[in-house]
Amino acid sequence: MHATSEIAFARTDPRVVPLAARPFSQTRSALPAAFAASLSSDDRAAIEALRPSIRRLEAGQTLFEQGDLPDHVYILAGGWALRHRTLADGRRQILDFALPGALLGWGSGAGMGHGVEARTDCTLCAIPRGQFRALTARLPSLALRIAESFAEGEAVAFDRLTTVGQLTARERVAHLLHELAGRARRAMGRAAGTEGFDLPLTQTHIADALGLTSVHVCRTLAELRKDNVLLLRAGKLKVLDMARLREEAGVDETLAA
Amino acid sequence: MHATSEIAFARTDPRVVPLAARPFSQTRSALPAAFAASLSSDDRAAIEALRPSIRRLEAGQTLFEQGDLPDHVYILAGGWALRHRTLADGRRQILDFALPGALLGWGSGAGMGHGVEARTDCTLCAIPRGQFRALTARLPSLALRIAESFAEGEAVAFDRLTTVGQLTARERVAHLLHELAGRARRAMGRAAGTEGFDLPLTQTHIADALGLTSVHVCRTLAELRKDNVLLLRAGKLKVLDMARLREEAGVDETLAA
DNA sequence: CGAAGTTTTGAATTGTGTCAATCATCGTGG
DNA sequence: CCACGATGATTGACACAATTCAAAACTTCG
Repeated sequence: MHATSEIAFARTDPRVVPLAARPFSQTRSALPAAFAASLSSDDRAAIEALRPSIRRLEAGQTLFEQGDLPDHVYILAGGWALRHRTLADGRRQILDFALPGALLGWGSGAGMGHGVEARTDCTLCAIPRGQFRALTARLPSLALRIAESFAEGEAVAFDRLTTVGQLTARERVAHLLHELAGRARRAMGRAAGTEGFDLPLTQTHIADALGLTSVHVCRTLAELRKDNVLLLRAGKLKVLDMARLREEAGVDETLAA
Repeated sequence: MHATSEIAFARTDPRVVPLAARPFSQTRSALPAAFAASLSSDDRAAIEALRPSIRRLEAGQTLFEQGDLPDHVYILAGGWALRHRTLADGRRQILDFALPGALLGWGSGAGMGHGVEARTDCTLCAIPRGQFRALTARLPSLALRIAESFAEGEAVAFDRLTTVGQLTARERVAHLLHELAGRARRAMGRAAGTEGFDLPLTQTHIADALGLTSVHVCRTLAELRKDNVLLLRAGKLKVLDMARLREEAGVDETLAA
């Protein structure tokens, strides 16, 4: 695992680097566009006044463990992270794949119920927890934005719960890949039609997200490949038949995002 | 299904009844204590100024369907409701059991991704959606309260996702009943130790919440009964061995609420 | 008492997990 | 440049947990 070109210069032990250490005029906003876009300029300014720092993680590193209460709240700026929960005996459930714009570590009182791990190299905007929470108590639109963020998170969680609880292995895999394809397409904003796109996940990750075994995910992917629905090799996903995929995934038209 | 004694007088077709129709001085707060307790008095007053109405549902009735965008936001005051999502072919996932204090129907733009059905007779506080949302945009502490509510909901959803994704049938049943026992005990505030308590769910409900078949839930309950862990008959749950139940449920000590 | 819904039990089936071996890929160091 | 080790993907044989189908017993309520 080594740094991608994007942030390859962050070779030193990744630590919280005070943004304000750089001349202010040169400082790009520390707030990820994906999150900031939905904020009022007042809110944005207020957050930046807290002097958020930038933190970088290499693929595989941990942002925080389940049970921790990190002293920062994070907004994912670049890269893929995953939220997961591990049981005492090692079984693991991947709860969510966090894409840029995700708010991480916003627990209320006690420790976080889940851990967060970087799947690719990641860039995060780190805001001191106490100050951030104090800010949300003053700025209604910011608090509302947080509420929206959680509402969205709940919807995603409900979606995956339905997937894991009711669908067959084949449907689950189709559903997840359909969702990720959609998210990636939206995130890139480009027509990634024929080329496929990067999916920085092993089959074990897919399995842990869907409540299956990696062996069975492999078999299922082989089927979908044989049936000309999609190709997934070497971290690249290529959807051959989107209509078929949507159908296999059992995506309810009325609920399609 | 008939009304329980608690609200048996609500026999007429349950409709939205303007609270303000009653003399104001006699009006108990329309806001359920379970929700209002965590609000500032300003927020409470502001909500009550919106003249929330009270709505009653009989057991089995629907508050709103998945896909709807109801024109009210609801706070559950009394009774058990359940949030569920149904697939085109009839498979159904119960997403959450809503207890008093739950916020229902707070979708942002589009329709709700799930439906809500009363499991027992229910009393709800209905607040006009538009006005309520406008209010949250003005009152940060209210917006924060909503965010907390969703954060909590996300935690519950993650918990159940882990349950459904990783646990065996026996563990799942144990986990759910352990959770419901805990919630009920907290809600009642009483020492419901030896008596057991009402669990207004059929085995089919349990199955739909856990991604199992009602037949298999039945077999699993029979096992747990034979092993003297618990008794569940005629809508009453009695935990015989709480330590054992917790153990079977695989509840992580470090995460126990 | 009869009807409808729920629980219970049995037998056969099947989807998914487990175990294990082989193959593929890739970065590392000799 | 190639052998090596590590990690992930693939495949086969077998085991088992959970589903399906079916029928009967039990509850509740009109």
